[in-house]
Amino acid sequence: MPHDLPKAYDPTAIEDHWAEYWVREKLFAQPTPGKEDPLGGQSPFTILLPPPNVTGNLHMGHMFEHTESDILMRWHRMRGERVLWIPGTDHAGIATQMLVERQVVSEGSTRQKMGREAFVERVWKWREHYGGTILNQMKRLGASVDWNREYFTMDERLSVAVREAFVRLYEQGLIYRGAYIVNWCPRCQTAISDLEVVYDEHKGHLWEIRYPVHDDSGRETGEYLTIATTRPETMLGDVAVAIHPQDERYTHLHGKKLGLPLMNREIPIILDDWVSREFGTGAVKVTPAHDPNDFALGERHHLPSINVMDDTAHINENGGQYAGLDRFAARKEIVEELTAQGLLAGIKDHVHNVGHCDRCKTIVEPRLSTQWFVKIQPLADKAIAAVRPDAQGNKAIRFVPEMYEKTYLNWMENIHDWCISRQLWWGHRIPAWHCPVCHKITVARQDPAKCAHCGSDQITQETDVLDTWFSSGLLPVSVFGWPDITPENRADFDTFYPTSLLVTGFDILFFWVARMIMLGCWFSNEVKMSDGSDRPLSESVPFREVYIHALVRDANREKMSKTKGNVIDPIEIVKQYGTDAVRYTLASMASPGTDIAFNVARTEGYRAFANKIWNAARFIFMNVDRAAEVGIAVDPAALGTMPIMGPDAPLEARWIVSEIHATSASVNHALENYRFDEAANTIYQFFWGSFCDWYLEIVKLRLDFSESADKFATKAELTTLVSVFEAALRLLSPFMPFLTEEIWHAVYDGAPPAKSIALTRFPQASPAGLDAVASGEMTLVQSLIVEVRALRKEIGVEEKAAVPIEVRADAVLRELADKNRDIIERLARVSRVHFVEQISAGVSKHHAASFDVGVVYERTIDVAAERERLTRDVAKYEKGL
RNA sequence: GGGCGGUUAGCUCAGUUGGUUAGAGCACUUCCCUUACAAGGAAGGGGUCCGGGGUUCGAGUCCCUGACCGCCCACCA
Repeated sequence: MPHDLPKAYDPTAIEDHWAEYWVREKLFAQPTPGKEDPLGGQSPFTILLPPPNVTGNLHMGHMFEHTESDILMRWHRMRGERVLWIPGTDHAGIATQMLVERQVVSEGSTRQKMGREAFVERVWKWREHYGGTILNQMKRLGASVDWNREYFTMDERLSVAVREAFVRLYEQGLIYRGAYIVNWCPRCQTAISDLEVVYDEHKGHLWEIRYPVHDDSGRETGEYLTIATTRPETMLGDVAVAIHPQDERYTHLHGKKLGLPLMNREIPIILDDWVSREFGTGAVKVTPAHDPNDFALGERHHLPSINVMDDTAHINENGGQYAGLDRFAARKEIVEELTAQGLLAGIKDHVHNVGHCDRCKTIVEPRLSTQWFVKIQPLADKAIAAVRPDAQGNKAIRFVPEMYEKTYLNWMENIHDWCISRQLWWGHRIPAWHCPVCHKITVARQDPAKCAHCGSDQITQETDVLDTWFSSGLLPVSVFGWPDITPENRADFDTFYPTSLLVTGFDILFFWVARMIMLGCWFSNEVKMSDGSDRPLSESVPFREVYIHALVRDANREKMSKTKGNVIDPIEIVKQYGTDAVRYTLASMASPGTDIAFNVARTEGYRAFANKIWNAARFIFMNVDRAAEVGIAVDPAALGTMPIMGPDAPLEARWIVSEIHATSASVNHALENYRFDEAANTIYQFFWGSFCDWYLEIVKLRLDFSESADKFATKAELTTLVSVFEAALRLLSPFMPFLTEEIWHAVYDGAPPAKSIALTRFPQASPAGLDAVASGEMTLVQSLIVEVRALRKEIGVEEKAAVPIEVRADAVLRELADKNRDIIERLARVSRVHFVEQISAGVSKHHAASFDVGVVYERTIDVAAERERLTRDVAKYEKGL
């Protein structure tokens, strides 16, 4: 028998096979629409996979995200849409450079020794060898992406887009270069953006330092002004001390100067409203080169900036005797020296937030440095308009859950210019050239030979590269060919842009989602519509919806982290329970607004569910084979749609068909609202609770293959059985693609109507399929059976014994019960159903809403056995106390 | 400092626009290896829906308020 399944469900045996099959057969490839487009007219459903870092390994968060996306992709595909899911990897500037640099160091070299070119070459080699890990893991997990369109953010094609975007923004006056305070990571030795700084509460100190007051001729008056600081080492770069103009304590110091201890420099006292009179001593040292607030203060008061640290946060030549010391060593020495000179007024404990590098956790040093910035306001304005409801209440981009809309808008409305330069080697090099002659900058699409301003051929290219998010922010336009949108070459862009949906995590809402909206709206807006008209904002957005998923935590709701050692490797769990069971776990726990506490107990449960389905299949196939032996076969034409029953069909058939219609209606509805949990739970309930527990048990009565049986009726019931099951497989397929693929092929006994269940149609409910009468009747029959079963337990009827029951009911229910007598007898183990006006005296009975039922049973008590059982119970309870 | 989310069974979570007796999975108890499945079947036990007030015929659900937990943004030296 070709569709004979092995006795036990073994996920590993089937999953590898189908994963490989799907990729090999290119089942999910979505080619660029041609002139003769076979899918013309089908609405597109497009998702851009958030590209994982090329250095990455698949973790639970990825698997969760991919599960949700894949369910949606498979569902839309099965609804007959033109679906496209594009995979790729991100070059991940800092992360990748760090990783390869560590390797180089372990080999006794350094990136500096190698030189830029050789090092970058080395990174490319690394990427060739190891860069595919995470995508291979995705393949194994069955993600239905189009592998033909796989990209890497540093591919030639995408690099062209990055360069074009930079040049255009520069030409539009939206990129500038200048010296500002930026967050500097001394370990990565690069600037990082505000977003890449994570703040941690830190128990530190507030050092109070006395600055001597000078008279007009520069001599100490003997008075001191005490300032408070958390970073004493920055005093080396102090250029002033600020006080509040209305601070009466210091009125007499207005216009005076102070001596800067340790540096023999005189600095002014300045007045500024920004100073808080309540904090510290009410006097604040001003170090424009090392603090953003001080920098602003310096600008306002036209003060110089003295940068006292180098790229590694060691004190530089501006730090006098402390030059060469690490910032924290310098802090220690400076505090000691101040103490020795009697200038330390006090040390107070102080809890404050300290910024760390998101990548390497090193304490960030705010530091004056020359960087490239995007003037962000014009882009942000568009990005706000794209999300905020217009006068009609329409939004070009919709957030799900909706609350993120507020978070997004709040951030976008308070945005600062974006520092896009990084002092790294791995990344898109900024297309700007410096001229040593006229000191002007040449920015160009093609590498220039000469300075555009003075013609000098001495120009050198900027060494900085771009923030990784600059290139990933362009992906929605660049993957579809931008900027090369020509009449002959715009089918992808016209068909797939804007994409339909973005599925991603909250953690990259600002990093990536916001940047895509800004850059996507900005650049696509310049691309005319295919009919030549101007592109409205609603067609400029990179995606129409953003679905923000939850975070996956461990079973104790702790964040998974390597240091805690509580990381659950999805690949390991998959090996143990199968991809389908893990996917189902994630889907069923994906409730909006709450993080997922991943618990393998749930996965065990869903492996059991998969096993249940497997065994239902075995049962069905067994009966199909038995039927074949007596010449009964199910017409394959009855499969692949949704069955509809006539009024004369048996109750259980009408009921189960109605159930699957109701289930598919509810699953479709749930998926439309991204309620993966509802969808998964509904299917689970249908399959286990209705189909297996009730329908399969009843159908055993009908599958009579004996000579005397009504072959027509048997065939009808078998057809219902197989067609409902086949529809259930399709319903389940987006959630458990492997198991359903395997069984679906078996249903068709090696001659399936398509290459994959993924290419069939998703079950859709129709009004004709819903049978309220059958539902109501079945509910009554079920409750009668449940009451009898409960009664049997109560009065201690042996499991195997069939007993007579008495039923008191109205005429309608009596007729129903009579008609379905065989069901009641089998499922409740009843030997005879007596309809009575009143349950006989002495018979144990239950009252239900519409009937009374009694079980007729003379209980013979085995005194010895009963005593033993009760003694056991007593002993157990006593032990429990 | 500003904002957001959460608090329902032992655990993890559902609970649509307010409407009968608040649900599921896991765990637990009892019985059953009934020829699809013991990764199973059947029947059970278990809840002051965080506290307090209010609206209502009716509140887990709406309003106010408090507590606790979590997250994000800002970053006064």
